Amino acid sequence: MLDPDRFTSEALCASILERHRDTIVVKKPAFAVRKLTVIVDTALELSNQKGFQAMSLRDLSAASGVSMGGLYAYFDSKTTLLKMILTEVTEQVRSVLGQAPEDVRADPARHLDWLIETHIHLTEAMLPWFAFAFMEAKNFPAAERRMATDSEELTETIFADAIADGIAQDRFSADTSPLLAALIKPLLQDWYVKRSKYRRRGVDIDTYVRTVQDLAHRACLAAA
Amino acid sequence: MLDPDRFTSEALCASILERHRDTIVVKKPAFAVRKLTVIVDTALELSNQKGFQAMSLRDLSAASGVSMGGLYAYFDSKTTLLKMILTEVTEQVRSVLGQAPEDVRADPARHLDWLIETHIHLTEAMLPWFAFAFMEAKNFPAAERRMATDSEELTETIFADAIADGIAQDRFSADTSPLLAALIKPLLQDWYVKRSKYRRRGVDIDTYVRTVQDLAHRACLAAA
DNA sequence: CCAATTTTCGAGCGATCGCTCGAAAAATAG
DNA sequence: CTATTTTTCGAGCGATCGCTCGAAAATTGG
Repeated sequence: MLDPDRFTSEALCASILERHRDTIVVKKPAFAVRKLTVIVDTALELSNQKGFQAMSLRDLSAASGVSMGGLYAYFDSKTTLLKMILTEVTEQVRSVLGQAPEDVRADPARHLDWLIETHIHLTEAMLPWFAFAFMEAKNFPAAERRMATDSEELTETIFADAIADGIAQDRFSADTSPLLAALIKPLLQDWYVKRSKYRRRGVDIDTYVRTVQDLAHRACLAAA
Repeated sequence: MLDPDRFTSEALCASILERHRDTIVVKKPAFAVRKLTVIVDTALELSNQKGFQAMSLRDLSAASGVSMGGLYAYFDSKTTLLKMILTEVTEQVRSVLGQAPEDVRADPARHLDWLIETHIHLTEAMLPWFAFAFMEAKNFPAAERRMATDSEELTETIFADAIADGIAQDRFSADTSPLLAALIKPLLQDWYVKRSKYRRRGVDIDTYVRTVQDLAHRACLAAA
């Protein structure tokens, strides 16, 4: 379904390193990727425990084994670290959800199913990243917050287009609620926001995917 | 539908005052309610702008017109202020959602509709409170955090019971997804979490209520 | 092997945080 | 009006925050 190697911490941090090559002062990629991975992994772990603001850089330094000065070889401010992680998440969403195969895209019902399944599996593969982005998006400075809401609207637009396509092809009911695309979003988010609840109840990912797909399909049927 | 007078800041703060009478040092209720209302209203406004942690007590003091020392006549720590607001929200949810009229409760479909409609209207009446609770629940101390998750599970249980009742009465399909109650929750939350988005798009509350009700009903139908 | 470069380090700086407390101001009682 | 209680005040305390910077350690090139 999704290539696991593409979503390891190392792979994602390599992408971050490339994007922020100008602000990261460590020259050698071998050093940089390894250490950045430790920093980001630790930052995600601590932030998901008690929040990004409550995580001091001394906490991060102690837990990651990287000195205070060492941290600042990879970002010039705590906000930049926040931006690095958020940008990586939004870029992965944009990249992955836009890659629907041609034959899937041709069938609106399959396309909708594919979007739901892919989105949930993506958030599963990058669980700490998405949990972080969701929890901390509200506390972003204005500039970063706009980036986050734009990303959310893009995702919703992808779903809305697929639904509109189905209506145009007479595969979905013409009076399908225009709110449907907006309402699918929180259903997808619940999988990673309340991950521990679903784990505790023994709900597996395939069951969750099929349930959301079923809900979406029923919403596209003609009114009873 | 819901009595507006019951959810004014004054009424809610009077409830808070009663619950925390032992930690609030101001004796006269007339003084206390008026000033507590100013403090809480301001705290909600500032917190919903930039987060509870980012709101310093000096910010709160300046914006509310209450001095630093004056604030501590109403709470003994910043965490207590957090707890006051969150407790009030969860208590209102518990109180309101349990008050379904007998005739409504007798009909599973009507009961489900009533729960959805009432929950959304409650969050609308207490919008800043719910937005705050949603954003800041993660900052709960461990003991009160359990109370918050218990409250969430109680809400879900109320929905699950109504659905189970409908299945038992053969009004809902026997193979209705057991995840339905869990999935209705994020749909209700989206109304106040993304309130500005729906306001911008001109989605009114009645349309939103009917859309969620329709989604829920379709999910309870027999499989296609 | 040494010299040059790169990476790592952590004590210390100024700012701001939650919070306190003795005094001033206001309200109340006699 | 005076005496007493109640409420309000804000400068100041210790702690902790994000962040810096000169030196030590590690790596690399010749």
